[in-house]
Amino acid sequence: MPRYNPAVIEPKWQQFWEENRTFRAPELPTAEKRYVLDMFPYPSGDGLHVGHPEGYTATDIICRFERMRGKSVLHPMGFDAFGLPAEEHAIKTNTPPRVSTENNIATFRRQMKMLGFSYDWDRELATTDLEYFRWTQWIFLVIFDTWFDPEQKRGRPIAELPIPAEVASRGARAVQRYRDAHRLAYQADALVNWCPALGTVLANEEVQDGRSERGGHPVERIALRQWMLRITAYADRLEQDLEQVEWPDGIKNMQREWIGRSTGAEVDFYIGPPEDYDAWRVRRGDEGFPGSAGEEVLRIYTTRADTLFGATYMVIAPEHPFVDRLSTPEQRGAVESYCRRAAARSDRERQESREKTGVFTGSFAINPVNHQGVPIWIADYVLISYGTGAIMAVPAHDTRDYEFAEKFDIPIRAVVDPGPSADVDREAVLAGQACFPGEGRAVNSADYDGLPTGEFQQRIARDLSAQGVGRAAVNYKLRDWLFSRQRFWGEPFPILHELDDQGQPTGVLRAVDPEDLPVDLPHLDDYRPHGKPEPPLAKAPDDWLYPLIEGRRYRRETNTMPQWAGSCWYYLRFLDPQNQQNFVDPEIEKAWMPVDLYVGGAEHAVLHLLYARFWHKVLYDRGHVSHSEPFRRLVNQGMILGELEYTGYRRPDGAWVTAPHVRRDADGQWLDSTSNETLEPVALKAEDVEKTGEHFVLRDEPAIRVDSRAHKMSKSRGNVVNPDQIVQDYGADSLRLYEMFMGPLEATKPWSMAGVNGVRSFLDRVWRMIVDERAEACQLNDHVRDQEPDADQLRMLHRTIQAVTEDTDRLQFNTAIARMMEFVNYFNKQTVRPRPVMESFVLLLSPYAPHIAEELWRILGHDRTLAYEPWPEFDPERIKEATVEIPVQIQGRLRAKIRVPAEAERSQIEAEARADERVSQLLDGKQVVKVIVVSGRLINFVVK
RNA sequence: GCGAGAGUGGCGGAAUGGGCAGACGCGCUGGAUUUAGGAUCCAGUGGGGCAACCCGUGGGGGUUCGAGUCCCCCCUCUCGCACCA
Repeated sequence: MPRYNPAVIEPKWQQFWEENRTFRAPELPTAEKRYVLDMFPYPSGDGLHVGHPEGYTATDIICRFERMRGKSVLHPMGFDAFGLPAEEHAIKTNTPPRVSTENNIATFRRQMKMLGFSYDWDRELATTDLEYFRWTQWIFLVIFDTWFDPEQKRGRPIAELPIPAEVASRGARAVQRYRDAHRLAYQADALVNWCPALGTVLANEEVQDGRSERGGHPVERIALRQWMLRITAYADRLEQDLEQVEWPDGIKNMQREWIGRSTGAEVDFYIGPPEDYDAWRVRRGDEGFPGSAGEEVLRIYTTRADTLFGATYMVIAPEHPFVDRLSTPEQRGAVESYCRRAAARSDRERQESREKTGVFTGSFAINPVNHQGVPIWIADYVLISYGTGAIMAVPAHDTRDYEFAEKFDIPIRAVVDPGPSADVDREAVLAGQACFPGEGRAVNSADYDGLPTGEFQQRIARDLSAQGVGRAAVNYKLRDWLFSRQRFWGEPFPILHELDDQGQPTGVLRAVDPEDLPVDLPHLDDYRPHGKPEPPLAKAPDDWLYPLIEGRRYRRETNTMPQWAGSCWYYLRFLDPQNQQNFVDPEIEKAWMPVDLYVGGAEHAVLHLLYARFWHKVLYDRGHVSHSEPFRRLVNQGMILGELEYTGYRRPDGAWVTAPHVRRDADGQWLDSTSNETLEPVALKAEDVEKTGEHFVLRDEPAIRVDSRAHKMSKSRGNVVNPDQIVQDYGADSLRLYEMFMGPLEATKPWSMAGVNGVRSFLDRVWRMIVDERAEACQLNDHVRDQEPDADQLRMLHRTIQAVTEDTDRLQFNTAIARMMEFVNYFNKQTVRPRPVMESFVLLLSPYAPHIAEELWRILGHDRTLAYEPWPEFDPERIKEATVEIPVQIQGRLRAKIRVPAEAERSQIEAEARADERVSQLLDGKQVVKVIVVSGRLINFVVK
């Protein structure tokens, strides 16, 4: 079988690597270390998608490349195996999720091994392994045991939390409650995203447009007691430390925006009895601005304290605690019905109608800068969860307030002069007939008139602070992380709730002793959620649910952790996966961390990457890890789309509708935008369409434009490519090579079966370049000789080594492959192919197509794996050419080409160029004004 | 609406400290070989023109001896965010 047959050689080498533990990483690095990590997959029932091997191949190439360059490489793989789909499957089939999960993992593992990735499989883990989530629970207890010290800006043991004397005097219970309120893991009654269809609450990040990210089910907001992680305490550090990491700017920006730090001021508007206002001002002047707002003020947050003089009304969120107090008897009915409606309105509905709604409370507050009364409204465009849940509204300079004021006929008072500018109607703004949210100079603002926005803000912050009615403040869009789920298939919380003699919770929490970890999941007879926000673990047998410790009865926490928990620290466990004493050995951690290259999809830009960084910082503060950031360099692989498709649209009567007249309604139906008829999309063949100008049209009906685009792979569209099929038809090396050859790693790119076939024929040519495919046994091609290469051949080799080395180093795999193709095109024409040149080439190819490379290496006479052979070096001297061809331009237009010595002087190049027949003809009769020579690159004559 | 990224042959893409646009691959055309081929090899392949030459990197302007690359305006697509005061 002398023809290239991946079906035989690929399994053979996979077995070789496995049996010889070829890619086992040492416990501690033995040379310069490289920790190269893939985002581990969720093992879905569908098996590997062609999107997975894209990132995996990229990291595998880097690992194989770096091993050959003498580095100590750590390259592990595992499975993020808790999660909703397995549980949904369990509910449907009433089988334990562990069973289907393990089946799925087996499929994923088989598929990954089939692709020849050089993982150290001895380090494999799954987040669902008892020995793994034991330490997930342990880390939760670390978080539970930590409070954030705002002075030192770091997490510290709860035992070090200063207890105010007043609290201590109220006894042990009070102290405990005080501590519980300061832990990084705490329980709170929160308005949460409850998803009835999934039977669980979801984190803010898991909700998009009012629907669950998974499944697209509606989400409601309800109040529930939940576990929260105080990620907001780390908001500043999470934002600032982004500067330390080498991540794509887009991802860093997304994290920054998600954290959403804003600076501004908190200001108190007086709402007490008007006759006491003056006394209140005096008192505030003496005592200063209190940490928590009292009953007599409405505290607001603003980033535009410079517009205080333009506040013509105030708004509180419908959930604001003052709603009741501020509603006057005449308004009460209207307020109550408004708040009821607002509560019933789902986020989804709020998204759909951005129409401003609201109701007047009947009450007024007093503006501290001008002592004027300001009406207080209730409106759902103000969110209870941001700032103080109350705002001062400045319609002249805030578009939302402007819309509201227009609708409810509230005065609009301009206080910022935009100045002369082409794109602002200054007169309209100053007349209160247009909204200007930008910066300018103050007007109608008493003593502050004329100040530019920035200066005004500084001055007024100082003044408000001096009067005790305001202070500078920082706010974040980031909310604390809702950390509990009403699901079975997740890590149980290692927390016990103390019960009294009647079996009622006392409110006292007890952490499970670390020696008693892990808390395993109990056996359940069925996994079905019951549509109530109560976790299935509540159905666990009593001996699990009600442990007795030191004579006291407890009830276990029955919520489970969200899927993200396990992925927050897996990169640490990979370093020391068997450790029984510790989640990771400190010496090992210090030696391998941080991750040098982390590759995965951009969909984890905020979720996983923010959560993992947060956990890592807590572990860092508590002295368990040595770096403050886990992932030094991050690269996002782009999405792989299905094959390019041409789509035409047809009316029910069969007539075509041109693409620009086709639109899609909210339900995804295709409609004719002129007649509103429903249209049927029709897949067209390439030969039925042609390109005219910018667009594709029907060949038979050129007036009809058709869509030409690649779509996301999806089961419903039927354009999913299965890696198993590709490996069977073309081989794993072809799949790897194709995925890398498609285009830049980070780009979104469409799949093409013809392209796979193309790289397969490249590998066929590689094979024939070295192997005699007509011989019966595996033997070298006659052209491969033990002979010295000539200068041309050496130049080709060294140019290829240089290009492949540099491109690989820069993750530009597509161009590296192109250079190897050029090499093969060249040597397949050579009747003498010196063996050392062929050997160097095989080494260059090996990170990309390791199976065929190992096989060729063996045929070339080596009996060891090439995985640790030194990477070929290039010699710049061998690349130099004696003469170079350079273009001759006249007026910047190419007119001729000349061949000159590589080191030629300007004058010589000019002389050669003028001597060229064609050039001399063209220059004849013209005056040469200037001659530009870029040595070794070109010459350009400027003529008159 | 805001933010980010991207628009180059029939298709995927090369080339940006300004310097021969279209490397490499697919597809297509012609030829060779073959009983046959979705195999292999050779040649060609941006558009127009017989040719010299002209036109070409989403559109329009500009800087420059020279622009895919730099500057200004506009269009389209993709992704993210979306009442965060």
